[in-house]
Amino acid sequence: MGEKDVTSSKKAKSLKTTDPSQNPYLSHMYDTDVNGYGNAYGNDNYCGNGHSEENTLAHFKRHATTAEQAYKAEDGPNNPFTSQPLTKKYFKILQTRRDLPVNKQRQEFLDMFHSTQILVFVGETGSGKTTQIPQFVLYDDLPHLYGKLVACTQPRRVAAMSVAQRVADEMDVRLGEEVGYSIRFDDKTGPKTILKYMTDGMLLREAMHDRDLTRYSCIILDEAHERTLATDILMGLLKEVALRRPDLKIVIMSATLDAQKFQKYFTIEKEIERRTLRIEAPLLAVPGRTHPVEIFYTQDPEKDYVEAALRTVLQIHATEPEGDILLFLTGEEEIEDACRKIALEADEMIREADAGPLRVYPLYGTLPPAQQQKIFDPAPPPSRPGGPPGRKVIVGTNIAETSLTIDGIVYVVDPGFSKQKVYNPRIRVESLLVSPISKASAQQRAGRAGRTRPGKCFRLYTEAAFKKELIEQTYPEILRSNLANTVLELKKLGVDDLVHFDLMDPPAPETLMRALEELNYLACLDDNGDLTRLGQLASEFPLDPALAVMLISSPEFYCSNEMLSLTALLSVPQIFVRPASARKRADDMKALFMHPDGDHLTMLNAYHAFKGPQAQADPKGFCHQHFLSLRALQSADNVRMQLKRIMEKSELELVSTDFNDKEYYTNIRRALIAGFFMQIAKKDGTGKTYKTVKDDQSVLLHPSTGLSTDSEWVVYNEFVLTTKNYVRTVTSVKAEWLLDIAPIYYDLDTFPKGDIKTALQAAEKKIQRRKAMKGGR
DNA sequence: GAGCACTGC
Repeated sequence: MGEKDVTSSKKAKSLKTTDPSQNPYLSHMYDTDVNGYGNAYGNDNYCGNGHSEENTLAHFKRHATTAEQAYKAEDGPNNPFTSQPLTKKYFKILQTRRDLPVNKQRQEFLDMFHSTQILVFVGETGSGKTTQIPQFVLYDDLPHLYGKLVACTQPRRVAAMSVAQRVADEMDVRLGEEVGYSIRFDDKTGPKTILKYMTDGMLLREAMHDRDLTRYSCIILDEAHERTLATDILMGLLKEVALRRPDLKIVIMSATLDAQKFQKYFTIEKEIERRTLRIEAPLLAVPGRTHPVEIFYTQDPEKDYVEAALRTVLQIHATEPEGDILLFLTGEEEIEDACRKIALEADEMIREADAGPLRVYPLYGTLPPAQQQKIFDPAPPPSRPGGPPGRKVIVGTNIAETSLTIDGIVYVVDPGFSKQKVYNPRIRVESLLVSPISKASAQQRAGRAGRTRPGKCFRLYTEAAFKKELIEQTYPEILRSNLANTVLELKKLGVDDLVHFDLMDPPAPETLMRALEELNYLACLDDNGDLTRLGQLASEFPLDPALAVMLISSPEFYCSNEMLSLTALLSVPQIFVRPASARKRADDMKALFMHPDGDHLTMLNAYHAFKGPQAQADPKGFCHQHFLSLRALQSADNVRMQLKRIMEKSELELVSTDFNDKEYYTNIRRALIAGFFMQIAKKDGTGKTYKTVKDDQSVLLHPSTGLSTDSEWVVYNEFVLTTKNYVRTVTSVKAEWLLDIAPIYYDLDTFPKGDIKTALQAAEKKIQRRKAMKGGR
């Protein structure tokens, strides 16, 4: 097969640059001298019989192999999965792999894997579990001989990509062939793929179309302790699939001491045909490889944690030996502020106390990638030979706790707080709240100090507070979210009886009731709680139910093309940027796109300008000039493409009203109501305040709005709870439209008495009068 | 006249 065949693949995708070796955040994971592999993704003439008799795995007995056999096969000379001669690079990596802590327990792992269907595996940081366990499984499960795959899930995309690349290197294959990955917008797998790293959300999507996950012979859920929504649902699902598919092997990998909880959860006992079926889930633990971290507590509680944090950082700089510092704070503003203060104080220390140079870097999710990358710059050297050490301080959010790993951190300062999502089912609002972290989180933070050598962690709370006040684990996401989307997914997965669906931590009944109610109003579920045709369609879209319903209904309003754009814009980060240093100029630029009837329309105008020929000639320049986020707009483009494909597949019409038609914007405003009729607020009469229709909450229009405050009724995209109650991204609508488009929700016979009902009744009369006039003509 | 912790489809 010629080189040309390999590179001229039809499947090569160009949506995004996804070569993980190009990812600056992962550069520390790659040996610079081992870059001999391109990422050309090949779809060659493989016909399913490439693994022939001479294959060293030929005599392996499935689910009865030994570690010794696997070692032999791994030792070459040929690659047991491709029959190709193994390269030098492979053997070099093999040496380091054999040194990993998991490797010592390979036989033990296999024994356990053979003896059971579900296995709980606990491996601490540095044990090598994410890269090695899936390979241990491959050599025993031999999925290529059965036309199956092994899947390994990750909570984050970058992890799925980078680990897949690493394992492809370890196995001496091209990424996308035997080893691949699958994440939203990027599928690097092919017909030869036997090991697939993927995001947990991606596997959940697949399950919606293949409830028994028949493509897989083994599913490995990695980082299960993070308890993402997708992981929790998958675990519940896998418990059921395990009973339907005795041939499916399941490995749950976790990093915490909470392993017994997983073990207990996966011990299944079920009566089938008067026989008791019992699946035990044995537990295997492997030590990690990290350096010790000494923990320090404060003597007394700190009143002002930011002030205490700054003091601690400066004290470390003044008194501790060489090594970088990581400080955890809660959000952008707090971090930027702290960075300024640290830099100022450090300058003074350098001038007056002969301290070493100190460089300060902020780190949070919304920071542009180029600036995020700076945290990997080396610390400054001492200002004179033999002088006090220079160092860097990184002031970051929780992103530094799991998502990004920075080597060289020796000192961690942990004030013990983070912003967490909380959901209040009573007022049906999700909000962000600064809250104390959990013990597990505190341990994870401390661990960041011991990656390269022994370190120190300064906790800005007392030891007693740590022991008594911090909860063990952060509450899993499923207990902190609006579950409308989750319930829709579960229904699509065939879970009819939600109350008895076995989740590891069942949410409050009220949260479930709220979700069912919301889906019922959206006509996604009927009165029996069964999925409707609309619900079926909505579940196909990777969107919140209200957005999905809005999009599906949009052809009826002759504006599905526009709603496609708007839906995409509403599911990416804010497209308007407003740097603190140029607020006025940013506002002036936004004014160019402003539509007086609403922020949704303003967003759409900006998007259309971005898609225009002038902007497309130089998107970067256009965005910079107009204070728009190129990243957000490009991401909206990606989302739009994906949604458009689903629209086409579902045979939903793509239509527009002529731009010069006077109904162009009216149609869009009406279409908003089809999904967001539960998010309407009415002016309170007295002045600036509005009242929500849903639960009579007093709210203000968010100051970022371009809408004049004289609109009687508005539809809002979100409710933000900060110093005040705000509704954000608002567009003016009419009461008549509400009655017309959402007659069940706005049924005047059952609508609760009050100002809103009176106003709706007036609108109803107006409609009747108009009808009568038309009828009389 | 305010503020987006972090993921994911």
